[in-house]
Amino acid sequence: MSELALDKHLSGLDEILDKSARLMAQLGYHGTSMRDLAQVTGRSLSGLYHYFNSKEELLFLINQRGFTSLLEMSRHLMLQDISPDRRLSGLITNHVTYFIDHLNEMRIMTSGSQEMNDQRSQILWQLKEEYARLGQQIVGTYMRAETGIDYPANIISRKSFLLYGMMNWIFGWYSPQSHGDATEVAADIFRTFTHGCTTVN
Amino acid sequence: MSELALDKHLSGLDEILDKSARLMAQLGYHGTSMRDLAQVTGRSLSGLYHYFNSKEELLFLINQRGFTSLLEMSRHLMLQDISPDRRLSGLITNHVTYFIDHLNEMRIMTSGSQEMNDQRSQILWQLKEEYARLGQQIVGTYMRAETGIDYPANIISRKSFLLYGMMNWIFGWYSPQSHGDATEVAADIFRTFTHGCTTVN
DNA sequence: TAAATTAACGAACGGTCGTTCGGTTGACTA
DNA sequence: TAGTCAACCGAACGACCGTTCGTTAATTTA
Repeated sequence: MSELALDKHLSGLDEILDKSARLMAQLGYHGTSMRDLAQVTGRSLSGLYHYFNSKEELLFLINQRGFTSLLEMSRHLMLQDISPDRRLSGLITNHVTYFIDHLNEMRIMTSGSQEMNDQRSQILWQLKEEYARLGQQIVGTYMRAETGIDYPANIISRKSFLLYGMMNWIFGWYSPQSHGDATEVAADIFRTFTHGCTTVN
Repeated sequence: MSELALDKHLSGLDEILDKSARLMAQLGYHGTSMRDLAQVTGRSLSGLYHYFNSKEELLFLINQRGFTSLLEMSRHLMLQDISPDRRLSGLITNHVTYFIDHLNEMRIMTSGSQEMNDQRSQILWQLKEEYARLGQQIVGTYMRAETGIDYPANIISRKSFLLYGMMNWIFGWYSPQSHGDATEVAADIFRTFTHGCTTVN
């Protein structure tokens, strides 16, 4: 009866999105059939269509839920009155922690939105765009604070993508046994991004 | 009649692998049908099966060809008698240049090998493993040369994955107009990885 | 208690999937 | 000149795809 639990005792749409994301992360969107999803969610094939109108909409909902969560964390971070380097550190910690806690959804979210109709992919594009914009703002402010230089937008943009690359590649290699928890990974990414790989500890 | 040309005048299997990779990079493996591949390669559906025995084998061949090329570049790099930082710089330049010149194949290669049978995925796993091993060796040697410290394997491993993350995320954002050519991107990744984001020029 | 809404189901639809089969070219070889 | 073989094709196979339909319990609302 608890509202939050460590083990997922979700119900309804949230449970379906979670279990669908887990399977789609393994098999891919096209590789996962509605019959597969019916099985892992413990429902009938036709029963799934009570929660969404099409398989494509299910994919959209998974993406929308994830990007909205990420964006809210960044918006909250921008409201805090902290130094540029603590803001950058917060961005990285937020992103990496969310990433490791939601590896399945993130694998889907980072694989593009080619399969969606124009309206839906535009909504996702706006979410991603604002999330990226906030990230570039944080990176640019940090670089300006460290060096006193106002770098052109394309330089800041490229640096930001390198940072997102380090973070988004996590699903390709991360294992908690050998690489530590989210906090440790986030700290390593922060150190590497700000001062290079030889600043280990 | 030239053996190498800027425009692709390939024939046979190489041409099929190239055009298939291009389409699969857009639509995904499961999202691309054999009929789609027949159309873009200018062949009949059944005619494709002259070159491979199954759609899965086609995916394997695309992956094998790419990873073998990457691995050969790294092996060649290890034979050269150069300093650790020039070796690291060479690794990054090789990888980034190959990545940008083969964006389609790389998109497929970085999306895993879940759809392949055990034997094939094991062959690819060995190729990836050796490529990653050489990368970690180069990174570890560089860090040791810079700091005089022998870092534990899991630290080096994690740092290497951050580097590969910066490089492999390229397909998510790269556009030659605003981000420069492969050489410029490689130089930025090298600077960022070795000395941090504030070392821009 | 009656009505309305939610959540679920089995069965079936037309279409597309990967693959196979039997055959036909045309260039090279013995 | 007969034989071989790589290259290629149209047609069809059974399986699976996403989706829809009509229906039925269970729960909530009036």
